[in-house]
Amino acid sequence: MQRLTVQRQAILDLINASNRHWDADEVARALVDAGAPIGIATVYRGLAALESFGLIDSIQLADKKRYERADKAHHDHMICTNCGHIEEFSHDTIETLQQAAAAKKGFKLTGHQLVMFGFCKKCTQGLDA
Amino acid sequence: MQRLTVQRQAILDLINASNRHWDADEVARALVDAGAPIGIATVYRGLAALESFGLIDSIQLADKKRYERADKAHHDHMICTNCGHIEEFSHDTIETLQQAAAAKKGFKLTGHQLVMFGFCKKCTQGLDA
DNA sequence: GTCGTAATGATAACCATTATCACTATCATG
DNA sequence: CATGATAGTGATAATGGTTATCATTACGAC
Ligand SMILES: [Mn+2]
Ligand SMILES: [Mn+2]
Ligand SMILES: [Zn+2]
Ligand SMILES: [Zn+2]
Repeated sequence: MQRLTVQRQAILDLINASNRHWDADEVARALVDAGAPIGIATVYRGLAALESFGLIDSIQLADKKRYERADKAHHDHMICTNCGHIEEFSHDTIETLQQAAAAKKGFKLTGHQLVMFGFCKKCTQGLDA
Repeated sequence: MQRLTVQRQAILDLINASNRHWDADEVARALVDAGAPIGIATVYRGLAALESFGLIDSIQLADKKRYERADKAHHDHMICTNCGHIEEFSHDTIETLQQAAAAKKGFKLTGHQLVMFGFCKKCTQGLDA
């Protein structure tokens, strides 16, 4: 990425201004709504470029990739399979034990992704009622 | 799944006879090679049906879903980003801590997927050489 | 055997993502 | 300025894994 164009700046600002996990289409629609229309291909390229520079983070879900602010500490995600809510969490010991597990297999870790599925607090209450 | 048809039995036998993590296309090709041609749509449906009955397991990777035998204890995966090798591991403490992390957020866990990325033993040696 | 229905398989459709390509914006240099 | 050189844009085609459609076939119950 040689140029942080207005389009890419708009993507970055949008993501930095929220705690959401955005997919490409949501980003495009939000920018259109904000009066800054942008081509969907540009969104995809912009997201990839911004991520490669560490300006945003992403999680690869089953169907699509979602992007979020990079100025948060590393964390993993719990996803409610009922309402789609994404809860963040971090657990230092889990991280450490992952390193240990990798070392045991002679694996040189470069990254990981832990996704937990289930029912969020709100949906669990709904099911009980 | 009301019927364990010959096609589905063939898929199940194929997967149970190996330790590989198969994608749909690999299954179809293997069965064709084994003299038991099968439609690709039937493979997809068969895999989904077998999984829903707990006869096989799956992991959802970024690009595609891969299936494996279900008669192994629960485990997670390390994937070599250089050669594609998939290493399996399990860590009881990590599992326990995941439960704890979920409980802390009021989340009722139904499943999880931990994928670690990096370089396998073999590829790490190759890089050093 | 007949009927109801699950499963098959060829193929179309779907959908997120990537590639293509003509065009535009930006920057360095003469 | 003018001129390139080239990174980026955006409309759109293409890709690839997966799912839907639908006519046909295989099973099982009666
Ligand atoms: Mn997050
Ligand atoms: Mn496995
Ligand atoms: Zn929920
Ligand atoms: Zn490797």
